[in-house]
Amino acid sequence: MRRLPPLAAVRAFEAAARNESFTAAAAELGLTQAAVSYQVKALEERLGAPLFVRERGRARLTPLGHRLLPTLSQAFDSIEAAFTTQREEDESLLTITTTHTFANTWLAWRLGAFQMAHPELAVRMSTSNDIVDLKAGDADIAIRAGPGHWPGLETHKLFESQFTPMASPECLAAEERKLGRKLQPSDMPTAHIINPGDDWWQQWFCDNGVAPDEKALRRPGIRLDNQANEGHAAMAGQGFALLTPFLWQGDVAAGRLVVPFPESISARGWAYWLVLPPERRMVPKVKRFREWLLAVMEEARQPALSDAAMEI
Amino acid sequence: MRRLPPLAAVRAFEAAARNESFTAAAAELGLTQAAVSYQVKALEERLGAPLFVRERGRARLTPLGHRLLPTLSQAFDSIEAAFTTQREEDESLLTITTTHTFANTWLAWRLGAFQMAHPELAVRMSTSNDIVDLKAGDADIAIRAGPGHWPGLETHKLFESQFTPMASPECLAAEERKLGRKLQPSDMPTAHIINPGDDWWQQWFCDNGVAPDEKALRRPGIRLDNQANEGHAAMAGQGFALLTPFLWQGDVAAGRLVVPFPESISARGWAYWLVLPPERRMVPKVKRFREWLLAVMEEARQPALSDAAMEI
DNA sequence: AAAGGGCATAAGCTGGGCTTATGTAAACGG
DNA sequence: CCGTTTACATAAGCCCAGCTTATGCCCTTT
Repeated sequence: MRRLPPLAAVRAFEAAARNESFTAAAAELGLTQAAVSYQVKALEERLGAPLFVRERGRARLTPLGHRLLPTLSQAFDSIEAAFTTQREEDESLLTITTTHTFANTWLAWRLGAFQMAHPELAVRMSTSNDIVDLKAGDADIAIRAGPGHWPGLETHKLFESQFTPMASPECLAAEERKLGRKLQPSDMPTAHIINPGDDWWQQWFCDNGVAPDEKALRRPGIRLDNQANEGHAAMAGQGFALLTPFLWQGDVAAGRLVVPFPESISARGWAYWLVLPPERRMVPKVKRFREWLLAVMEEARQPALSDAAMEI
Repeated sequence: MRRLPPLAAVRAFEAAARNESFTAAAAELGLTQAAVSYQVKALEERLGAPLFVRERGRARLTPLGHRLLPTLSQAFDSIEAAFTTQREEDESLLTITTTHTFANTWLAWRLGAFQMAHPELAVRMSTSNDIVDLKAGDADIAIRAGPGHWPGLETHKLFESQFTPMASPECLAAEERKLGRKLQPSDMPTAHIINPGDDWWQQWFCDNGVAPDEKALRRPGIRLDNQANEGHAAMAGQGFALLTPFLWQGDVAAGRLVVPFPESISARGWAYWLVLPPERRMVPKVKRFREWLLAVMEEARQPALSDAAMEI
């Protein structure tokens, strides 16, 4: 339980003592000379002892005032330093939390460009799936997949979370060689699927009028925890994975992945979102990243999601 | 030029953070929970970053809040410590500034009794003649001789600054042996006076209808700077000195000094005064000393200044 | 003398910081 | 499962601490 004098008075005294002038202190504090005089007097009355000797039109410290000054100055210095440090750190470090998938397949590849455009900003990206850390101040900005409503948070839709089977060209070729013809959606239940237990396969079958092979769906397969890993497995020829076209357009363009059914893209109703605390939306670093990401998205979305692009 | 957040908000935050509870902080600060909530929110808005995560009916610190807390706590601790130290020192140390004379002849002999009565108080007596040090807080109380008006200071008259010739019994006897009769005031101009240059001798001569011997007054003699020294010189048999009866009553009673003309006491219009800054009059240590001194004075004055006492 | 700079003081205003009252959500206890 | 308790948020409104403005006085400077 603390017993402190009114801090406004202490502050006025400290400034006055440091400047050895009420007028100068007032200027420093953005007050009038009368205000400083008032506060100093109040503090002296509270202490029951004089802090200044008023003489010859100047105010000089009493021994008591002299003893108090250094401690108080230091205290205010450290308070100031604490907040300054915080502000500087906060201004110069942008922390983004995103899903493993988005980080791997998309953001990591372009964050460099943002960093180039804003060399004064240190950018830290961390991957996790907890949105609470935004409210807790662990990150400035989050990118998350979901239905899109987080209470008390501002969201911007980045792209629909669509999905369609993909595989490496070799894998597709092998499958078609086995069939002796071009692969059809209806062949998928018996094709080599990396993670057949994934619920989304069921939805994709349903969306595309394919009767799922119950037995096939209960095959063991591999759970890879996230789409990024499944995508990489697919590129490595491990089989088919349900992937989001937007995230893999680079790999598709480079021929590392193929999309056998560009017409058969399911949407899970989810999307990827940029999520941020609304009260921080105008903080410079947040504003810059938000604007940059939405611009890049806008630019990327047009060609990428068109059928033309998918059919490369 | 400092840039600090409002200190009331910082204080509220610090208390809330330390207690990990707004309600407890409010109790500590003597405010309502709403006030703390308001201030913390204001600080968070100012910083543009959350300091607490509100969850499950509790408030937990964010990492940022956690980083700020120790610095701020320390700062407030040291502010508190500065004022506490000052208060404790101030409460336990009574500083009295007095004249050399009064210190020597009177106060030093009785300060022990005051100290006995107030063992918790350390008493420091310093002798100097500057009254300014009271305003500068160098001393709590002053005892001074003078006409009695110090602007802005409270004064209590202790005793009139009367004076009359005194000498050692031997000295008086020698003088009377030389004369062959009892000493008369009119004999003084040619008697052995320690400091004949002292203006007060002139006044005493005048008050007692004695024609001063111009030549005698221009005798060299010894300037001893203060009455204490003159009194001691007189006791040592160096000659006659003009002394204040009140201050030497002990020595008169003990036979170390004699007062040849108890009826011929001059008053210089001055007095000895207890002087103190009115704003500190009720500070315990000041009040105690003031009351003690005035009581002792009252007690001492009655018998001491009566003619009976003087004629011992 | 006159001008200027510094602090004190009085009077009066104003909005920051408080209180009171109420809402909400979670934890608790029976 | 429901009433009770506890904790924080929020709204509305009040009040006085802390400010400003205006003035005076004193000392120094020119």
